[in-house]
Amino acid sequence: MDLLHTKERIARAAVRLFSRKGFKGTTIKDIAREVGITEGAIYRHFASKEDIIRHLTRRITEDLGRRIQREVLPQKTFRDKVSKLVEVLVRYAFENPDEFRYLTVYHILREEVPQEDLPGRRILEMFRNAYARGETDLIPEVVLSVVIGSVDRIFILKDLGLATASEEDILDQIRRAILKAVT
Amino acid sequence: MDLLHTKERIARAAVRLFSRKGFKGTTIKDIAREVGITEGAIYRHFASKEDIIRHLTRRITEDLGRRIQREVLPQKTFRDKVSKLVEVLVRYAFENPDEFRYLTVYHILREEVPQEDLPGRRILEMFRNAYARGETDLIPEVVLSVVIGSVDRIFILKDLGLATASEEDILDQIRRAILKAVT
Amino acid sequence: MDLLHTKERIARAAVRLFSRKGFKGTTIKDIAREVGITEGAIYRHFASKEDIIRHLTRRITEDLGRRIQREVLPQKTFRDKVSKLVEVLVRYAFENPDEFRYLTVYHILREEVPQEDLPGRRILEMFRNAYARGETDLIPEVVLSVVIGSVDRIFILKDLGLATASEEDILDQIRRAILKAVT
Amino acid sequence: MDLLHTKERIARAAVRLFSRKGFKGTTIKDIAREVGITEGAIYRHFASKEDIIRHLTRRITEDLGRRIQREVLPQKTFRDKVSKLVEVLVRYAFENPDEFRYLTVYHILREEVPQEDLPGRRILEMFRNAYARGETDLIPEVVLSVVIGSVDRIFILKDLGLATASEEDILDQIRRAILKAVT
DNA sequence: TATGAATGAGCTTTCATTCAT
DNA sequence: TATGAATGAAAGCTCATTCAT
Repeated sequence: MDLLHTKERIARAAVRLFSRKGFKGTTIKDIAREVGITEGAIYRHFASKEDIIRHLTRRITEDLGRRIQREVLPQKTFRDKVSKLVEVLVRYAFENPDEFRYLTVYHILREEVPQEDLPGRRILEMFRNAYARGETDLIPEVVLSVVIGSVDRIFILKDLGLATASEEDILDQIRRAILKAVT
Repeated sequence: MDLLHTKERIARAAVRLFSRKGFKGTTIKDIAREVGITEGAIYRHFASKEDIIRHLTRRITEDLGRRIQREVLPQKTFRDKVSKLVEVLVRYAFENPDEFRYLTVYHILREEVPQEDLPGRRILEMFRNAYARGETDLIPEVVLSVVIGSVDRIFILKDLGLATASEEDILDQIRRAILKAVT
Repeated sequence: MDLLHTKERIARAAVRLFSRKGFKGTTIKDIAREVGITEGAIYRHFASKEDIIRHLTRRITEDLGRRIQREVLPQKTFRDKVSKLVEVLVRYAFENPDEFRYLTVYHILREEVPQEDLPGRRILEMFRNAYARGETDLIPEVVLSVVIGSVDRIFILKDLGLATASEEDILDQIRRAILKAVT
Repeated sequence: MDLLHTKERIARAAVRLFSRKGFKGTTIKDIAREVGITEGAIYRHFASKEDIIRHLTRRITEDLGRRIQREVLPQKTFRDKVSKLVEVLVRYAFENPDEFRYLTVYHILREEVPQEDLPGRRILEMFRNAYARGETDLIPEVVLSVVIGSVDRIFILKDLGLATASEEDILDQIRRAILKAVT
């Protein structure tokens, strides 16, 4: 853990805390305590609390966006796109629970922080094209909602300890359900 | 508006603000300003900020829970239960956007406020019974996730101005998609 | 002292402190302690530390400016104008030492605080007209410097305890010297 | 500029900043940035911020004091003394604007920094002797105020861009005016 | 000599809460 | 019931100073 640069350790503590307690609900002292430094030290790496959240949002958005661009967009059929998207999202959520939770919070508590472009818009674009080309008769917003919403919720249930199935089973079942829904 | 009791006006302002800015992100002054009274006056009606959120959570939970109990649970088949649940949720979300948004925030930002019993648990129970009785081969958590998650997301998209379809069309499409997914 | 509104008491404490220790050298705690309230209470009357200084500057500037406009500008001859100006300044300085000292600090520590229009500019205008009309052969900037500078310094010496003469004697002598200088 | 020792470059940056923003209004970081080094490096040359200001005050005071001792005190008549003093002060102010401005700030913001002996006291002594010997009938404090105050103010006006006359003209006029005032 | 990270005290400001009126 | 002033704790942030490198 000490091998990481302090800046990176601050960023990781911040995602974890912001995603659980919100931006306002997390104090600089919380972050500092988690990293094991004093509050003042944070300001050597980030200009302000807002600066931290801007940094995180950009990073997470770019990371997830890149995965989607690389793995999902190149898929040929609508069905394959949806299938891959579910897979990418579920894998991302299980590998980066804090980041995934962060994205959800960020979506909803909009007035707390400056809004930037989120991956959702790019995915929506993809579904709009599929709809236009007649590959599906569900309006794009509904496809997006079913896919992201389902993954989001199952993740929250897992997070809350209410879902006990394995990651494998969850991916299998949720993908199957979603594919039936949208095709 | 002035016909309402001050306590009710405070409660309404509070849901709207808590659901958009979070518990910590909303100040007593924010609420007072929205209601058109001073900060001190709030304490005539609620003992503390926590008291407001407790009151809201109980109220919203009970209201939505009652609707589910009355309209969803009596349904005979699994398919009818799901269909009715989607309908109840979509209608509730469009009629009470602040309350619905509040529930979502409340679910995720868990460490901000004391957790109470949410309607999700009762619904989960219902799906567990259906699963046990062999009415569906999807595990209950996945059914719950697809239903609630999809409705949740389409509502957020509406809220963000990203979904432009009418309430009617949205209900139709989302219900159709969800039914295909879970049956 | 308790008859005054808190806002006025804050303002008075602030001039005294700012004029002696500078803007940055004075803390909100200093002011609060002097007034006998807590730091938070200050913010019910002023939005920020900057707001206090803006308020003070406007007030002092307007007060002194008004006196000059009423008593100095109407004087007929150049000599009478200078004589009256010295009198007004000396009287103001002895009656409002904190405010007078504040003006001096404010003039010099320019980058600490937002600049507004100070009385000096109006007086300079007056001397420019006198110079144009041939009432004096000293350039206006020099006249202004001799008048204000001399009064300023004698005040500082008094303040430091280095000048022991009475207010009467000081006014007499300084006015006599200045009149000889500029006419 | 790089030929100078770092210590000297720190000192010069410090006078400039202290004289414009005050002692508290200037940070070690400000000084370091101006010199082009890091904050820590300053502590190789000065023990503390207070040490810098002590060093500056002593240096400036001694420099100006030496000039006065060499050029002003040896003058025979009271008139020659005043004349030379004006000349020395004006020349010093134009050659060392930061140092001159520093002296003014230092005089007024007394509680910020430890007081040391300033040149003013020595000059005051000189005028006291002249007064005792009957060379002038103006009390020494007034003479000192007219001389120093006038020079001070014309310098501030120049500094603020409000006086546009040349250094030559300013010296001529201010000396003429002051001599008329005190003799 | 110089850097850059860190500390710790103190600053300005916010905010839930109380209370006299 | 409501106001508005005040409290006191805690927040975000700054800054002089130290120290390992």
